[in-house]
Amino acid sequence: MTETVLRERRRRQTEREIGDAALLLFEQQGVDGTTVDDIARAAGVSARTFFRYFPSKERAALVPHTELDERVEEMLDGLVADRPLLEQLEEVWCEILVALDDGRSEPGRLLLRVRRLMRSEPALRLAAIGYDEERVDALVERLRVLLGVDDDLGPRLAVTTAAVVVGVALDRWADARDAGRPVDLLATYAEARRLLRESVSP
Amino acid sequence: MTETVLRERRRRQTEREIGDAALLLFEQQGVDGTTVDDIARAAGVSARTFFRYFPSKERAALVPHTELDERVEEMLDGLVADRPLLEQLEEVWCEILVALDDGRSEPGRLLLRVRRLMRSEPALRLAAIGYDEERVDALVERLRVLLGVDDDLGPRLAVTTAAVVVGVALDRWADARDAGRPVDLLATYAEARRLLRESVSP
DNA sequence: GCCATGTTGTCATTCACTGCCACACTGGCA
DNA sequence: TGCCAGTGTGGCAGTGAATGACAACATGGC
Repeated sequence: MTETVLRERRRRQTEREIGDAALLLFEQQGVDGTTVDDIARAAGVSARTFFRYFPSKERAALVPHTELDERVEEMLDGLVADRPLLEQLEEVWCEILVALDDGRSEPGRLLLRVRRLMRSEPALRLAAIGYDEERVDALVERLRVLLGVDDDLGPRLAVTTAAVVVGVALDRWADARDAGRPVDLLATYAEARRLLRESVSP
Repeated sequence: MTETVLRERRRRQTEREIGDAALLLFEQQGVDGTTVDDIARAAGVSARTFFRYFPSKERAALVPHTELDERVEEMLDGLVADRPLLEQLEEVWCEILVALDDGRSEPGRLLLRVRRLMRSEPALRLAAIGYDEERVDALVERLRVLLGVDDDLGPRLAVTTAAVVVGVALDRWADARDAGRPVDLLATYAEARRLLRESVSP
């Protein structure tokens, strides 16, 4: 039993090493210019092992991205049925974004590198969207049960809308950094939420 | 000059034939169970030619989907700066959805088949999202210019939000059909818009 | 008939991804 | 101590997506 914990830790370690190697190589040579063999070699594993950790080379660089989603899922237990869903989801995201400390914390730095890369690498962006897409259904289902409704249209709209707003804010955050006029992540997210309200009920 | 028109027509014809073949084969054998060679053979062209028409096998089945986006882009000229963007985009989409006639018109039937397939084929869904993603930037830029603003945060939120709401409605439409209790597409879209308003300003 | 242009097929190549098998490690148990 | 599961890893072969290069072909204009 302590054994499985040890195994898990080892696995996480290897995952991190492969992920780091992938991110670095993508930054240096681009996604298309990097083969799975390159990544595997840099991480000290075989290509075969690489695919035991990640289903595609793009996914390897998305570890910082997937960790955000995992944190969202953990925090979902705190949600209640008698308050607007979107509002609560936004609070969850706020809390997560705060932990990034505008790119100064380690997770923040890593996420910034990934989002920056996503700007110029459509394959990476698509892989990220694909990952999110996979999670949405499970998320929506949980919220549907929480609300005790048959129809998941409401939860689905809340989840996807929340995701869109966060995504837009993160994009702008990375964009502004690259353009040399950095903006604050939380302020950008607040601005995006304000604009959403304004768009929907002008 | 009449020549280029002829060529264009021929090209469209081939595109349609490949697209039809792809859609049919995907329905019959699944996306993973269908190779590019299968599609090309069914359409009477070589695999090399296939890739001169579509960048991936998934894209071939998305012709009905891409035609919607093209129609959106055509109708963008009608937009004005002094009315809420999201509202105008929703009107554009309404007009397009009307033309589908709840799946009774030819484009409607085709789109229904694609959306149905997208439910069970993640690769297809991802390809569709990827296509949309490619168009968003150009769309956002046009709207930014139209509004005469520097910042594209507003237009981007409007475009992506509008897309999310349409996407959710189309999903539910195809879902309900498959489940044997069909719903009206326009009514579903209206319901989705209502729920968005409710979510955002409860 | 001839040329310019665009279209197509064939071939070769790279590379992502998967299944299969053998080998190594580790921790329990006689 | 030696056997024996369970698990992780690498090597290997195979499939199939995607691309570049080149030659053959069709077609409309001269």
